[in-house]
Amino acid sequence: MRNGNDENLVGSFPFVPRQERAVKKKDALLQSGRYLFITKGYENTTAKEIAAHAGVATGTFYRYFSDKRQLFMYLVKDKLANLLPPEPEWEAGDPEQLLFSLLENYQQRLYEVKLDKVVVELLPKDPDLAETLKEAKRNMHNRICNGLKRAQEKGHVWKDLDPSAIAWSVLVLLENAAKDDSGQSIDFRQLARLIGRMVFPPEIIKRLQSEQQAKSE
Amino acid sequence: MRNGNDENLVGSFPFVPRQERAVKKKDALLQSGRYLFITKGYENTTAKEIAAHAGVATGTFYRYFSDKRQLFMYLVKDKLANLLPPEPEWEAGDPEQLLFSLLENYQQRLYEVKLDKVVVELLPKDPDLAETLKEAKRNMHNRICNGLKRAQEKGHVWKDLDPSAIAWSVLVLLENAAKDDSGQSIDFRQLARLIGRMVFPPEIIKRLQSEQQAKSE
Amino acid sequence: MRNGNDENLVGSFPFVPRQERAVKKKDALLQSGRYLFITKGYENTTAKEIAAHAGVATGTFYRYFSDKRQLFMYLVKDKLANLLPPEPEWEAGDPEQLLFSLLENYQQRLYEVKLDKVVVELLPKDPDLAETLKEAKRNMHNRICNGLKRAQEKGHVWKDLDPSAIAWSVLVLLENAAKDDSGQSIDFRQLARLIGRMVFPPEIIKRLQSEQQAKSE
Amino acid sequence: MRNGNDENLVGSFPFVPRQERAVKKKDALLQSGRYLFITKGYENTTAKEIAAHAGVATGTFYRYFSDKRQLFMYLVKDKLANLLPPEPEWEAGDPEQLLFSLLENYQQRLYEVKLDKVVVELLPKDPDLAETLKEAKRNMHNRICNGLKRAQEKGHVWKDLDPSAIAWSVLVLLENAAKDDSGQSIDFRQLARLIGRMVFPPEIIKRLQSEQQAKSE
DNA sequence: TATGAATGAGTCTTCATTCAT
DNA sequence: GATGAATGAAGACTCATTCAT
Repeated sequence: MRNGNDENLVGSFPFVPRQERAVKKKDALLQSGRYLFITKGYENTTAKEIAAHAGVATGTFYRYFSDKRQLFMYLVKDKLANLLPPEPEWEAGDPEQLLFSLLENYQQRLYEVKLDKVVVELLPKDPDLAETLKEAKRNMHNRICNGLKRAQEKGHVWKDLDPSAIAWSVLVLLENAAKDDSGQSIDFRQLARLIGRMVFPPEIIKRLQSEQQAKSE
Repeated sequence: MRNGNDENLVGSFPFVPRQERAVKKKDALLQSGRYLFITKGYENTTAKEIAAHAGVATGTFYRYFSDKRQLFMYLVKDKLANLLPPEPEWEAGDPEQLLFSLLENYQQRLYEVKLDKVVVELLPKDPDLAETLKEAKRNMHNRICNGLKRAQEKGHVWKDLDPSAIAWSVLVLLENAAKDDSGQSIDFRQLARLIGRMVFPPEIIKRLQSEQQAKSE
Repeated sequence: MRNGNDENLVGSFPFVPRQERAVKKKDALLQSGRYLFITKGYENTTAKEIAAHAGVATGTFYRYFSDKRQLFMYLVKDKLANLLPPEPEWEAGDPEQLLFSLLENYQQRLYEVKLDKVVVELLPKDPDLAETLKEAKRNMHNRICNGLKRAQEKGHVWKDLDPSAIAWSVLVLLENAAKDDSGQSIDFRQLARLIGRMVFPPEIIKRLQSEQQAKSE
Repeated sequence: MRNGNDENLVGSFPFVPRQERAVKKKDALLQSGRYLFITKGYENTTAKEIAAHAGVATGTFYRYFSDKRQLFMYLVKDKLANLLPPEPEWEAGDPEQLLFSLLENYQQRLYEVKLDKVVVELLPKDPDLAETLKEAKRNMHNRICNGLKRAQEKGHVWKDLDPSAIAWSVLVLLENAAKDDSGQSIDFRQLARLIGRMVFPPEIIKRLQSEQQAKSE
């Protein structure tokens, strides 16, 4: 639509449509906010700084965002998928192998987001953010849980363990593994194996591994 | 003079040192700080508020603490032992039973502390606190790790799992279980069983359980 | 746009830059600071007061000055030349006449500055300011000293007096004369004569005076 | 009196009479105040510090002095005589010699007092102190002035100089010489000679000097 | 008298937000 | 829409002075 109208203008200014510039500014602000939040923490970053870093005036910040918090929410919601651990596919092959690549993959995604620490800074103060995240985690949990239930029905998962409890544990381990906050970095290969023991009885693991072997040959 | 009088008093209270009132005030401030930090978050609580809540003047706050952070550090260091998950005893009986009571116990302790959220709020901004906690976690990790190594040498723990990785996982699960931030509360009995699978091969669990049975008969 | 309009205006004011208002505000703050420092003393004047007196908000003060001290330094450095006594020209005519007009002139300058008392209040606490002033006085002393040396070489100044000591005395007298802190105002004409005796032997004074007389006829 | 009574007391406590202890405390406070004012400046010294340095409680400070200012006033009034330059005796011998020893003597006294800088810090803020000092200086000025008048009547002082102006100059030079704030220390011998030229015609100086010579032989 | 803990008014400073241009 | 100067509420912290013991 916009384009349609614009094309009719002869001799119009070198064209950068208004909205487009606006989008660019908003983006610049988001990027700057993200960078500064990650670098200096949420509270230590002022709206003025974000504006300056984005190359716009302080007042412009408030044209695009009602306040600092809103900008941050944009960031979080944008990256929410990346902040959450993905759902493992349990029976598509060697579970240890699958979990390992999933862990690596997730760490990479978290590395790209880097907002997790900032999120944690805000969580206790921002019930809204807390709710958003809780909701997302609930979804994630349900998906993992359902996958586990299906596997359990086929007798592939420990019979006496509650899929919900397993799902919770898997989520927690994935999250924390990727955050790597302890200093001593976690061996993902080991962790994958460990999660395997938690989910599958030994004989199932062996079977899935040999099936995988067969497939790949 | 005072001593002279006091000596005449039979059954008088143990001499109330001048400091006692001071200690009470310091305690009141700590309690108020704790309450407000938990209720409103760290940043949202001012020194003035803490003082008011403790029923003293602003200046009094600064007689006892150099600033808000110091008060908080007092709280944390005081409760540090309670903030950290305890070391499980792996082979003193049925591991599922042991882990279960450990989890319950730990949750109780965390419940009494309640500072975990506030700690998390400060962690990204306070390298000092971060270091203190990291240190404490390292200790905890080592202790668990050593226990696991001993058990592994006796062939009681999965041979192909790294004790360090197991210890890390156990710590993470304990921590998160007690925090119960997901909304859907975790079934500790299930979690205990789950950790058991992570640590011991099935036959060991059975053996430990039957030994326990024998003992208790 | 603005430029376009402005170009059409004949005899319009030189372009009023955005900064101009800012400069005015800074000036207003400086003036208010000056007034309040002089009136109430440095320590008794708060940044808030200065801002209020200048008709701006407290925060505005801190936009222009990092703190009270910086504002004061601006004032001092601005007026430093006026705070210091000028160099007398010894032999351009009747020395008593020359010194007299120099004294009057200097008093006028000090009267315009009025910061001397405030400077004195800060001197013991501000090594920086002390150094700045000492430096300036050293320069002044050297200049007077050199003038005296030249005159001494021509035999116009007491042979047995050290030019440095004379210069120091002259400086001290000039400074204090202008400050007029004693209540009983100093007769500049007398003081000029007095300094003359300090510098020149009687016969030189007479000679310079008669030369001056000759010139002016 | 006090002693008389006390001697009658048999078995009295090792005697330190109340008032005497009080006097000691007051003295200790004065000494500490003096030390701290000189060391750290007036504003930078708190009542609490003075009390602590004197080894008494904060409250005790306020028993003896209504506030910091009063303590300072005690100090100043106590040392006022030392703070002011003494009156020169003009005709008791070689004036240059007399002035020289007077200068040395005065510097020694100022050195013992050391309060001059602190006085200056307070002067602009304390009209009372300012008045006290002005008064003292007026007295001093008058005494010097009278001495000069007598000498002038005998024809020993420049006829065309106002004794008041001379007295003022002498005072100023004496004061500033002793303060020695310039860094380059003043040669007192030179200064004495210089003041001599200011007061006496050359032939009088010669005469006074030769009389002195005669006397001392 | 002596104590020193307690007070709270007052200062400095920051920063989210508004608004005239 | 864009600017960035201006605002002023609010927080951290100090210290002269009081007062219960």
